[in-house]
Amino acid sequence: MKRKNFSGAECPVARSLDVIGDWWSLLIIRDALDGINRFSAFQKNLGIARSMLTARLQDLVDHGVLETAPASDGTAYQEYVLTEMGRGLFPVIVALRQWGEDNLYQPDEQHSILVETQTGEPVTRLELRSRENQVLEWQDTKVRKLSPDEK
Amino acid sequence: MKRKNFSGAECPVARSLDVIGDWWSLLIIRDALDGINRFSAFQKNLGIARSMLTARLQDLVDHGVLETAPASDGTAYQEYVLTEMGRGLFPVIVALRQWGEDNLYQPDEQHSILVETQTGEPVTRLELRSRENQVLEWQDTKVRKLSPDEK
DNA sequence: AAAACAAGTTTCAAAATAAGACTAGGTTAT
DNA sequence: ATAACCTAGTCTTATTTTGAAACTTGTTTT
Repeated sequence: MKRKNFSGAECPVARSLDVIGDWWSLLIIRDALDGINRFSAFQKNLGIARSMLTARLQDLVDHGVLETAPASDGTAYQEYVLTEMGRGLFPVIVALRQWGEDNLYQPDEQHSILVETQTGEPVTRLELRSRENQVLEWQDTKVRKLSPDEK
Repeated sequence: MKRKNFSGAECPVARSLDVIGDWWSLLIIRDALDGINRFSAFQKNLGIARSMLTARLQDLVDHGVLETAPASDGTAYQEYVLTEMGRGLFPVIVALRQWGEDNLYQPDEQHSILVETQTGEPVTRLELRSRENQVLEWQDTKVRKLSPDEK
């Protein structure tokens, strides 16, 4: 009765969740995008149990989302840094952030915001656009299953 | 030793994950966006244990992502349909899908694709753009913590 | 040299998950 | 009308995952 895994799924959403769909992975990745890269920094910032963090970091390294590197401060320790693949999760984090901002705060409640480094301005909304540059909602799209030849 | 919860977090990503961050929620939402809305349809499509599905659907209803409605086919059963808030997760699902497509398939491997309903064309890439309409990468943004007045 | 820190591992208890049997209404076929 | 089947669950049990805290080993700081 191991937890189900979706690593062989036909649906890319399922495969993604197989890699980063558990309770802590996306928060680790969020922190990594914020520049956190040491074991103890993740642990302190997240309040995660050390044993959990060890397991999650190892999973992410195994899946190619993070990689280890010698510490940049010259000490003998190591760092966990995002790979190209890991940095590709930036839109996922932004989408989660914007949904949370929109739906999970009281009108008067404060939260951190994402800003453009250059200008300090809050970032714009992440949107899917059609080839004609219109914003696409979910009704405007559909999933096409495997191409005709394969079932 | 309850699982940690992030419902009071300052970070919107954490709050979002508190609602949809467990193992099945985003797959249920993916299916709901595909038009699935009956208990047994979710169960069959996902291969999830019935007891799990019961719990997850209830959580999502409690959080306002789904709501129940009388079955649209005239039977006495009910349906689970996305609320406005739930439909707002569309970009999250698209972002996960595109990341999976980019990183989790062999070059020759097949998978479902998301297309524009109107044209049948695959959708374009979901991108965060600056106010000058340039694509923003993670290096181009930063998180600004709570505004100056509150710690 | 001693104290403190970093990055874990180990142990144990509690919670989450999976699988399948069981159930009570609702629907369909005969 | 009733038997058979479907829908949407609940219940039970076994296993896995998670969380908390103590313990460890090597590294760095004082």
